[in-house]
Amino acid sequence: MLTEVSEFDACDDRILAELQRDARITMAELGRRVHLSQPAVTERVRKLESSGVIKGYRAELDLTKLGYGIRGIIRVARAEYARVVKLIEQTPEVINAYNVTGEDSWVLEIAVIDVQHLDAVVTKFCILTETSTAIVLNAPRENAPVLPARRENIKHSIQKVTGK
Amino acid sequence: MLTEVSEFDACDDRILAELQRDARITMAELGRRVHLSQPAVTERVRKLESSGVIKGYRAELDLTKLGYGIRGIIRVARAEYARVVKLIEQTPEVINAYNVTGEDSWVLEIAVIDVQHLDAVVTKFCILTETSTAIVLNAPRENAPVLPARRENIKHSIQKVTGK
DNA sequence: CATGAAAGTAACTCTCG
DNA sequence: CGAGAGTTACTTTCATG
Repeated sequence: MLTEVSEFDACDDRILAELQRDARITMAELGRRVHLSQPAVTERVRKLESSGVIKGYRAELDLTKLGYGIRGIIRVARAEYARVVKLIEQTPEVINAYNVTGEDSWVLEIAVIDVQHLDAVVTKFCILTETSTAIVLNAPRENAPVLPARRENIKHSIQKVTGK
Repeated sequence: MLTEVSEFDACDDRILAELQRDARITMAELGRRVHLSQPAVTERVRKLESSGVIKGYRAELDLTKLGYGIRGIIRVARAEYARVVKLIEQTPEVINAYNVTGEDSWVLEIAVIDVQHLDAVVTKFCILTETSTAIVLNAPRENAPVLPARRENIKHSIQKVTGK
């Protein structure tokens, strides 16, 4: 079985939207919202789970209220891959770690208590290679819900002029 | 009432850990795991929700299986704040948007179908100001679970040498 | 559709100021 | 003794075959 890229109907879309909005909704309530019987919606959710489209359900916490006063983004220059991965594994302050193309081959999102704590985390990576740290001032969008990708949904508001 | 930064006991820690691992667990099962009765955990969870520590519960989806073949990070240079925010609002491909300190005043995480789609999204922001785009090759850590911050938990594995 | 499990509600207990 | 947190018992709602 390959990647199974498509075939989500409008009903799946609504199920996925609702579960991204509130993962603790009951199947009965979900059924009401998408106009399906409870067993029908349960079966659809089960398939979305077992196909891996739904990876899981997670409580989303408020980092500030947990005592993390600062969120930061650290860009880390190329370094020995395994060493970076190992350092990330040893650093629970790293919430997201992306290995990316370009000069800064890593982008890390971190949550720390204060500047002193930020310093300690940044220093761990500085020792490996060059880093560049930015502090998050605010986040107008966070973990935005997504729908199945469909080319026809892409707004071609931009008309690219392919030169000459 | 101020931010209520602390006072989470070991029981809250476990509740938060379990709900980050599986938000659809039943209160009865959660109670078993933390050795409390079902009404007792339900009440604790209710308090964590109403205090805002738990912001919500979300299904986590597999972007690749939804048809988003590429994830990217766009750094956007300073531009008129309101215009950037507006453009973000009009761009559903932006999953996370951070306004940060430093020269690149925005860091955007996006999910797109393919290179053509990436081009379309990047172009929207290029028109405003300078941008720099990287493609995510892999992510060794994603939305890592967190615990309430406690200074005593910070591993001072790094002994900073304060110069001279 | 029936059966068992879970959620919600209420009355009671225990402990700690 | 009063406030807060937990438990048990009971009813309603939900999940599953």
